[in-house]
Amino acid sequence: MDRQTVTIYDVAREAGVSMATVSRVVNGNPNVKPSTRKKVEEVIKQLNYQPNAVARGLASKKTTTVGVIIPDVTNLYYSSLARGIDDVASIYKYNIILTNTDENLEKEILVLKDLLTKQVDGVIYMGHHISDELHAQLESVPTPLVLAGSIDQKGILPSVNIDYGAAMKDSLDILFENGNEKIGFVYRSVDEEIDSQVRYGAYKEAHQDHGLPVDDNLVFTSSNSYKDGQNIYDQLISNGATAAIFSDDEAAVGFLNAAHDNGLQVPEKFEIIVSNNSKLVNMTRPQLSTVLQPLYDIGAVSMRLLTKMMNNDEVEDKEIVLPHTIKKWGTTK
Amino acid sequence: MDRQTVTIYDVAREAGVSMATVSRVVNGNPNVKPSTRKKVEEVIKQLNYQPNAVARGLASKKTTTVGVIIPDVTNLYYSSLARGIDDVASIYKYNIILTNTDENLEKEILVLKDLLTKQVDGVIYMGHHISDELHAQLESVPTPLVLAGSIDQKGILPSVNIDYGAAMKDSLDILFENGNEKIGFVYRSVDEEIDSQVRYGAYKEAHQDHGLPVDDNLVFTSSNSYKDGQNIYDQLISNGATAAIFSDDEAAVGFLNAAHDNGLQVPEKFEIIVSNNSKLVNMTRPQLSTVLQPLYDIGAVSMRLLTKMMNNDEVEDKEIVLPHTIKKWGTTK
DNA sequence: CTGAAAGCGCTTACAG
DNA sequence: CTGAAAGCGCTTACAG
Repeated sequence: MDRQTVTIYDVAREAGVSMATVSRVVNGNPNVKPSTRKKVEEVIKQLNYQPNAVARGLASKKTTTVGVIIPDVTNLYYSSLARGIDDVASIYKYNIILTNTDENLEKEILVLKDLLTKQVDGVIYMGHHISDELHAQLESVPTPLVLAGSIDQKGILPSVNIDYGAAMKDSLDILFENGNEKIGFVYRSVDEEIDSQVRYGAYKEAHQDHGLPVDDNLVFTSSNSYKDGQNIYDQLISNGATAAIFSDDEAAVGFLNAAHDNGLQVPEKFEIIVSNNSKLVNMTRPQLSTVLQPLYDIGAVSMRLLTKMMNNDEVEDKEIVLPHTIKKWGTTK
Repeated sequence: MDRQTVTIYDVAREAGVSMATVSRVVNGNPNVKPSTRKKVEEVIKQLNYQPNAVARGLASKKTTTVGVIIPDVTNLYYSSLARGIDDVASIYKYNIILTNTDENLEKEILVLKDLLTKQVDGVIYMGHHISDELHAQLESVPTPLVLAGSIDQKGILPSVNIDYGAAMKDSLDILFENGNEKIGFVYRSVDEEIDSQVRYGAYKEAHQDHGLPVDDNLVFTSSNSYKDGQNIYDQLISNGATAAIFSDDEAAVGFLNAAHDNGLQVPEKFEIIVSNNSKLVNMTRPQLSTVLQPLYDIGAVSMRLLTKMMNNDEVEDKEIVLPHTIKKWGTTK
């Protein structure tokens, strides 16, 4: 049960040098005579010495660990980001402490405190509702912090996203071009700024630009599950929609299946574009036309940004916008 | 940038007690006079003192952090386990360091070493191929370790699973009862012991029990993606199968959609049962009949087991088998 | 290029 | 119930 049998002290003694010297070779400090470096390295190998990261953390004030706050790992959108984050973290020798919050404010605040207590070198936050209280907490974090796939309406916190508004307009352009005039917009929650502010804002603007009225009977504000997608089917259809944009893939799948059950042909009689390309979009029949969000990259770039900040490197732009495209699969004409 | 302004020393001075006493109240040690406890607590609040977990870790040799090795967070099966793990960890005040390995042996070994270096109090391993080399590494881990949703053929390592063999037999029983005699078995990889040993073994046994021959033309050994599921469609059908059991949900969805594209009616002409109930099973039309695996619970129970082991509690059974059922959705008669 | 010493912020016997 | 002191295993100036 002795977790840490051999310490730096053992290596020093065995190699006939001081702990400082051992520390230097372990940390790749160049100021070590090649022959003594060699000797120390041999002893390290021989004793199978593994530096204790906790002791290093205490002494150096760097833990090479970053905290990652995620609503739910089980959500494909977020787990795709998380994968990008972990892969880049791994490249830069960081580990990730991942914690699920379900976007519950109390939990988020608790987790944040907890992570700081553990002396993480940085934190990545994911979540689509940043209340003023949460924003204040996020701002007061003493370590570098970046938002991944999450926007800061106040434009203060570093973040990595796509241009959700532009993506909305691109999607609408396709649907308008195909002759649709009554286009639904089905989003997750009024609490999610990306939906209720950015996308909905772009939705309205695009309608104005095309000289079309905005019909709020076609806008659904709390559909974030398969079941919700099924449930809104009747209303969307009876209100005359001939197309719809979904923020949530699962809701879109629910709607699509409801359409199938009701014998409504997609895309012939109804077109659909979803906003988050998760794996799901390719698993339906027809496959869902989608905004191609570089989810993995958003996570990866977020972590890369964070490493720069942790390293005190100059960072020109702290509000990174990655490119998107629209992929017309089978639910658009 | 001062991450740790106020220390236990500041609190001690301010409260007019020793560091030891502050430590006692922070750790809930009962041997503190109520009045001095109160005083210390006031100062803690006033100074907003947050104990440094790294220093605690070094001094106490407990980091309240566990390592979680996962093939891919993006995989619904594993992320469901991970969610259960994190929730229970959170209850017991542990954090989770999550690392993706893609089941790559080198990465797994590296990660394991890395986690131990960080002095995790325990580790949870997920992965479906435990080679002898990996097994040796896993066994030599000095902290408690449990396998979640992963089996140890050698029966040495603590683990939490369902009885995959029994689930296979239950699934086959349904298909046999419905009159099928040529039933395919589509699994992920020969490297995955759950598939190639346990499920395939049960598959053969069940056939023998029913006096039916095993036709290896109906067994596919490397289908773990949507595309794979589509690709095997022709062979499975031309070899006369009238039903199939899939280990991988995505592959099953691929097959199902291929069937749809080819006008083959499911379940009328072809029945399907999948082995892992991820969210996906409810998102297809028809919905996939499935073995109901308590994925969240497997993760949760694994973490609970681990807490007991880390706490040196008596653990009666270290090979936990959780119950499963079969849910007949729409792909069985 | 190398070592002695202090210090990181706690916990843990030990003594009283 | 409380404190003094040692120690956890490193890193970091500092001095040479």
